[in-house]
Amino acid sequence: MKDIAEHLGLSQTTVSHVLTGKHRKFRISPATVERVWRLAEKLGYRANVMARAFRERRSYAVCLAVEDLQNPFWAGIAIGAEREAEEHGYALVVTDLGGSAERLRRALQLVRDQRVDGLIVSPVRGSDAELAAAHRHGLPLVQVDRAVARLPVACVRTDHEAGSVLAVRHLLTRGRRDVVYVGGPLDIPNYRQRLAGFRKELRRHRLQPAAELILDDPSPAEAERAVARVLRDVQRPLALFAANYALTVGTLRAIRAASRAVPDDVELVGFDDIQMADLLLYPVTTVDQDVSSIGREAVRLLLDAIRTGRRSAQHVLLPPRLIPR
Amino acid sequence: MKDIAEHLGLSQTTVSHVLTGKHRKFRISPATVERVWRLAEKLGYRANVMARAFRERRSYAVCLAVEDLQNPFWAGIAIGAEREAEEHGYALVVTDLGGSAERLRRALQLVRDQRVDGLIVSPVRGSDAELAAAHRHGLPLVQVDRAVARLPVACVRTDHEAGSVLAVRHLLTRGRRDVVYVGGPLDIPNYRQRLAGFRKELRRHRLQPAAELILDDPSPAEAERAVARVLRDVQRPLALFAANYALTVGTLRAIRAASRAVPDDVELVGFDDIQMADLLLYPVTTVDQDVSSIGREAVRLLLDAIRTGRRSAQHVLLPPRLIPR
DNA sequence: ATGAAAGCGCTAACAA
DNA sequence: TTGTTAGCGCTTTCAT
Repeated sequence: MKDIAEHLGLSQTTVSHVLTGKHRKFRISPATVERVWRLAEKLGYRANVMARAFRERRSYAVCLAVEDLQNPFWAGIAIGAEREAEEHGYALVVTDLGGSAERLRRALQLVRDQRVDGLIVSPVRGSDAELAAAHRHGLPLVQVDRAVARLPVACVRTDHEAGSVLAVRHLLTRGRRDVVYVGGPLDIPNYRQRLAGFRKELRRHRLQPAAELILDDPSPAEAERAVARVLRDVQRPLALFAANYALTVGTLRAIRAASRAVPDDVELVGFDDIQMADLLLYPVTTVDQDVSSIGREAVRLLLDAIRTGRRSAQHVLLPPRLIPR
Repeated sequence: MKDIAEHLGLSQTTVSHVLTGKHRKFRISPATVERVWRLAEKLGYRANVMARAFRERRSYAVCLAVEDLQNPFWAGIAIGAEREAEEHGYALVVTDLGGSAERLRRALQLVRDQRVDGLIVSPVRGSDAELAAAHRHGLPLVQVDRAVARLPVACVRTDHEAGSVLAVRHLLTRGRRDVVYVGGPLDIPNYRQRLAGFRKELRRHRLQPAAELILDDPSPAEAERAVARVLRDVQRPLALFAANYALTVGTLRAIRAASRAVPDDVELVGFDDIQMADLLLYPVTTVDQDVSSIGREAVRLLLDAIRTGRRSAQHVLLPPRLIPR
């Protein structure tokens, strides 16, 4: 900027005004604007991001803290978020929480250190208080996939309830009447909503669930044990609805261990899509989430919050999609 | 720092010396050091990362540019890299290249804009010249998984050749004698090395390959077509070795389409591990890479290059591991 | 419509 | 062993 100013016999201030697009506000003459632009172009001027960040106290970076990057669901969100951030000139710092509140604390540290201007996060267990505190301190925050209860912070996620409805409707269409729900603990809103959709759609058809497996620990191992028990006790044909990826895996293992025939004897729908599903032992219909859009929309909301200073508590629900198999 | 200095009747410089750990170098008295530390602690002093970055012309962030974040291989590398970076006080900016040289150019822009101090990258096709140029300009660079030929830049990857040897040896142990190689184009060193290991181990046993499928486009679809042809032409029992994840998927599809019996009739080993492999239609033995270590080691090398200014061209080869199934 | 000047928080060359 | 001073590149307030 100094160079350009000297070459043009202008002040650095004026150059700054032009180069940051504030020439309207400062009523810089079109001729000057043009001259500055030309020379900047010719000299290959690039703003020093660090200097600007330092001065403005903004880093032009945001952080995405996901639960588990190895899960294609989260990886997809990261990809969408990165694309969107890049298009707005923001860098995306990705953090893998691995379910640990301690690692979330570190992510919040990033913000306090001004390394990032805002945070997109999927609340892990035991992080509610911290997130609430961060929000009170004015940190621009957007939640994805999950939302902390009674926290007025924006959230972008799939319409879980609608997903369950899709799943159940699919099973009913195939003539199933005995449907089992396999889900996680109800203190997690996600699972509450998925269960609600499940119940709602069954009730609409005046049916009772064959069973509702509410697992404290929504891991493949737990799902396998619980489903195995049901398959042992109930010998008539069954339909199963597993409320997420891990539970679907466990359910599949239980089905295999019980040597039940799919889809004639038991049939399965799982939340979250599965890569190479066609190569699986059994056909699994899935409720696919639009992961990329979740990421993009979260970034959009966050940047909006950063720029306007407004703290929207809007919840954006994206529709799921059934992939029958 | 100013506050601390005033409270203690010291100069800001001295405080800086202490707080940045340079008190030995400047022979600050232990008493002073102690006083500064105490007060900093009490005041909850945290260095302004932006100010430091601005002044030192370093961002204390590095960028990891991966081929495809949805692939568990790359996601695993990202996780390892992030952990290691964090432990050194560095932030990790993750970029998904999606195989596009254009997006790599953007990543290089990040460096030129000083938003990151260095780059870990898996070279995509058509990016060789750009990476070479970046390296000439002195950009701290580390390659992962792949290396640009004749570019004196460090690289961290699995010992592909050793992986192939493991795979072939496994198949031979199972009594197979007719082994087919399914791999990608030989202008990519990865595939050259995997093929080399394959040939080497066969030769050691004085065997000829049953076939070598060298695909220009290493996609599942191409692999499926090529393998289908072989399965049609060769009716005797076969062993297949697929040189990466995508090729393994295609090969599996071909096997299914041909209705060959696994493992009695045909048997498969694939490079790169597969999640939920136990739930696949067929058992697939895999050559697993230590992805997390690749990420960690890459960051270590990069930070070393950044700190020392040395540009090592060291290639770190990590041993693969066979997961028999 | 343009410019002067101050200052963001920190580091480092140099002085004492 | 500690302090003085300058300056990194930019934005912004206030003059003109």
